[in-house]
Amino acid sequence: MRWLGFDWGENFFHASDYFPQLYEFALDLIRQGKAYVCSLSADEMRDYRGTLKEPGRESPYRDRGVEENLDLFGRMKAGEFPDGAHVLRAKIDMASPNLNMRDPVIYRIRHEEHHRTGDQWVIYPMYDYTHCISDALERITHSICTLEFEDHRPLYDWVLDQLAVPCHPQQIEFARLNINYTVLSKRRLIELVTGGHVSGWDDPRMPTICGLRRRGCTPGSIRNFCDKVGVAKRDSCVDMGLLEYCIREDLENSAPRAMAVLRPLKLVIENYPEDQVEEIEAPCHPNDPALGTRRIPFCRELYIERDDFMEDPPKKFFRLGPGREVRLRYSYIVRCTGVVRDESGEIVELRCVRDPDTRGAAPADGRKVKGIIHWVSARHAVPAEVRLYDRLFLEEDPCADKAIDYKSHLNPDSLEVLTGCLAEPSLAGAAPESRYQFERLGYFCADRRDCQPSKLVFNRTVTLKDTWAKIEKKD
RNA sequence: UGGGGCGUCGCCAAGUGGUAAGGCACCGGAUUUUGAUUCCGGCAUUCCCAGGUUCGAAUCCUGGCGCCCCAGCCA
Repeated sequence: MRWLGFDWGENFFHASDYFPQLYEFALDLIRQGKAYVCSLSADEMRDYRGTLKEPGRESPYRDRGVEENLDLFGRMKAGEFPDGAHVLRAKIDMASPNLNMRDPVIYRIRHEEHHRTGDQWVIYPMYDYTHCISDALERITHSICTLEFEDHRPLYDWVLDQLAVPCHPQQIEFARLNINYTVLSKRRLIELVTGGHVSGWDDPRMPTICGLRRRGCTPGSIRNFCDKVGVAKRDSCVDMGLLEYCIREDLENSAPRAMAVLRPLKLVIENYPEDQVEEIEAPCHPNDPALGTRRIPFCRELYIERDDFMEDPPKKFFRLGPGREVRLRYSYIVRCTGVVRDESGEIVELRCVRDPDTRGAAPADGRKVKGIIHWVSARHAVPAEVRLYDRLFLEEDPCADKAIDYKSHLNPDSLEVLTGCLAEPSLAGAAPESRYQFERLGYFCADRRDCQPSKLVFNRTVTLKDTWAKIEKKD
């Protein structure tokens, strides 16, 4: 949460901070005759609770006297009873149409170690009882929660109305955030983790804060996303595209540019001297000089993206093809003069010639070269592993059909690991969590766990908007 | 009528009696050494439906319809 940009200062509290007061308030409820120890088993209690349409029945223990209740509750606290033997219940109304008001349990016995209070307690208060009192003790004015607690509000208010608390906060419920092509409930996320469907809570495909962080999202992009989504009371599902837009929006301005080739194809410039190397100074950002420049070595043998060459390109494709011209970003215009194939016929190398007068300049004869592609120097590039992430689920709403396990909609291709990638040498010392735009490809983040100087590992946070892919799909 | 909520563009979402904001997506077009960015322009005569009240209704009333939540000693 701090990483996200929030800080409570001295106001970071836990419900367990209030265990002593909560106990005292329970005693108070008992003395007022508004709480009693019930010794029904869980099954019996369910039976007594009634149904959605029929009222419940009162527990046979409902009329225990104050002294007996005090004694029993004290002994519950002292650890005299096993788990489940007794509970403390609020005495409200077993006929209430709101099931939460049918004498809800407020304390139960749990002989379990607590992560903050250790073995100090063997009875623990229930959420409905704890939350409202905690809010009041903290002088909360508005207690925001999700829609499923609307039915609990009468209980929230009831508890506070019975007790001498410093104030009565107002609970207001709002819809939870849903995003398509993923799941956000804790229960499902934990299932993905324990079931080994992802590598952990911070797997870059997880919609958790630590997952988004490792993926490369900035705190600002997440905050901006939340602002754009808004808060309302109706069940909704936000398009993942909006999150992606927010990430791009932030990174567009802040991420330095670099060139990296994910699927390398060798390109040899026949009319470029074997031993020559040019250091090209390139801006780290096209529109913001403040990000500075870096030097990129250029020589006779380069690698370009396999996708940037097509042997038989369609009319609208303006990258490289036999006889075609293309601009090497920040550098020369080259023309493809031939291809070299291996025994199986696969193209393993392109032969090109450069136009020597076009480095950083338009062709003197005024001809237009629309295609611009990225590249790295074969001699200077540094190897890298790049992890390509895609949506976690194939279905927009993986949980739509209750009869089908949402996990069966998991996208088998949500992670693609590319090991033979090549990056420009300025990336050699990339620090973990540093973010870049690999030009024409997308935004990438050095993995905070696995990226090391000796082994670069980048996560693709999000691709660039790809108009070409859209055109291609249409045709 | 068991109770509690919600229905405004493909997705979010303002609007709470004065004549439908905004964002994403989408579709044009301009600029561009990233098919990126940026920039201009388009995109709900209509607010779940049907009646009613009103000079005037997404907003008020009545009746429907649809969707979500609740029977943990979970949160």
